[in-house]
Amino acid sequence: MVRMSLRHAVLGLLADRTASGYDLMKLFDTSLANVWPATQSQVYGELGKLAGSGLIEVSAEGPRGRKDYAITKRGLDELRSWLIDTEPDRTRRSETLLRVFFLGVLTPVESVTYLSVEAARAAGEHAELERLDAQVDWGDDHLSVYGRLALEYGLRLTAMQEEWASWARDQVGELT
Amino acid sequence: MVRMSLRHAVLGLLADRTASGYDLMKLFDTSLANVWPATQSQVYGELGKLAGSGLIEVSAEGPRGRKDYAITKRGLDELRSWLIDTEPDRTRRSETLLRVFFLGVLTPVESVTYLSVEAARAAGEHAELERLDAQVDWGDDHLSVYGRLALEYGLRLTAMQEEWASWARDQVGELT
DNA sequence: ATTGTACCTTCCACTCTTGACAGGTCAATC
DNA sequence: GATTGACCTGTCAAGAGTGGAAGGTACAAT
Repeated sequence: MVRMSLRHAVLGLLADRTASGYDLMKLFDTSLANVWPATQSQVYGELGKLAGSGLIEVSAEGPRGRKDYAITKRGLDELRSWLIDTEPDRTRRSETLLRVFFLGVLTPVESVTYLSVEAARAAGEHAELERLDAQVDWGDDHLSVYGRLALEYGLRLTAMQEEWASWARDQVGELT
Repeated sequence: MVRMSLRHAVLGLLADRTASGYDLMKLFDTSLANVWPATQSQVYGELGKLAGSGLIEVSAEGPRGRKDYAITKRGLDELRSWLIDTEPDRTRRSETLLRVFFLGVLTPVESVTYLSVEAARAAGEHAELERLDAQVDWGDDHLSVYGRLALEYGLRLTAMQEEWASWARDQVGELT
C-alpha cells in the first residue's frame, strides 16, 4: 500500500456526489481522462476494497443491480489527509521525450519530421481543449471550479509543447 | 508485447555506446531520471531478454562478473523502427493535477497553500535544471545533442508549472 | 592485513494497469 | 413480440513497475 492514487481518485469523485461504478467510469473517461485514466476492472475492484475497509458504503441500490456508493466520514478524513499530509508522487514518464533522446540514430531529416509531427499534435490537442473549454458549462460545484484549473493546465501544457517542438525542430534543422 | 518503452530505452542507450547493467543504471539515474525512471530489477531483466532475442549481445566481460553489452544490427533496426513506425504512448498521469481536482474538499486557505507549495516546487526544480544546464559539458555525441533538447523541455515545463500554479493560487484566493 | 567502498549481477514478492471476457437487466422502438 | 441499445456489475491473465534482499568481487587506503 505505497501510493494508490486510484483509491483517492475514487474517493474524490464520491466526495462530490454519490455514484455507481458505471457513473464513475464515465467520469474517468471524461473529466479525468487526461489526468488519471482508469479501467473498469480497476474501478470496480477499488469500489469493493473501499467498501470493505469502510471508506465508502452502498447508499442505494437501483435497477439492474446498480449500487450507488457514498463516501463515509472515515473516507472523507482519508481523502483530506491524503491531500494535506502526503506528498504527491511526481514520477513522470514521457515516451515522447524518451524518443527525443535517441533521435541521434535517425537522420536529421527524419528527426525534423518527428518533431514537426509532435508540434502539430500538440497544436491539435490545444485546439481540442479550447473547444472543450468553450463548450463546457462551468458550474459552481467542486469538480467544475477546480476542474477548470486542471483544464487551464492542459491549455498551457499543450501550448508549451507546441512551442518547444517547433523550436527543437528548428534546432535540428540547423544541423543539416 | 504491446508497448515496452523500457526495452527501447535500453536499446537507445546501447546505440550510443556499449555498457554494462551497472553503467546503464547510472544513466537511468542521471540522464533519464526525469524521462524514464527504471530500477535495477527492470534493467537487468531487460538485458537478459534483449540478449535472448538477439537485439543486443555481450561484447566483453570484465572483472567482478561485469558484462558489457553492445547493440546488434537487428537491435538497431528495431530501435529505428520504433522511432519511425510506431506512435508514442501519450497516456499521462499527474497525481498533482488529480489533487487539484479534489481541492474542493479543503478550505480555500488550504488550497491556496497547496498551490503555493506547488509553485515553489516548480520554481525550485527550474532553478535546479538551470544549474544543470550551465554545469553540463555539452559534447557532440547523440545523447548530448538531443539530451539538451530534452533539458530545454524540462526548463519550459517547470517554468510553465510555476506560472500556472501561481495563477491558480490567485484564482482560488479570489474565492475567499 | 583488514576494512571500507565501489562495483556488479540476480532474484523475489508485491502492486498497479491493461485488455478482454462474461453475464445480466431495463426501456423503447419496429 | 423481438430486437436494439444503453445500462450495470463482475472476473481473469498477463505485463509493467517498485522495493528490497542477497551475494559476491576488485581495489585502495589505513
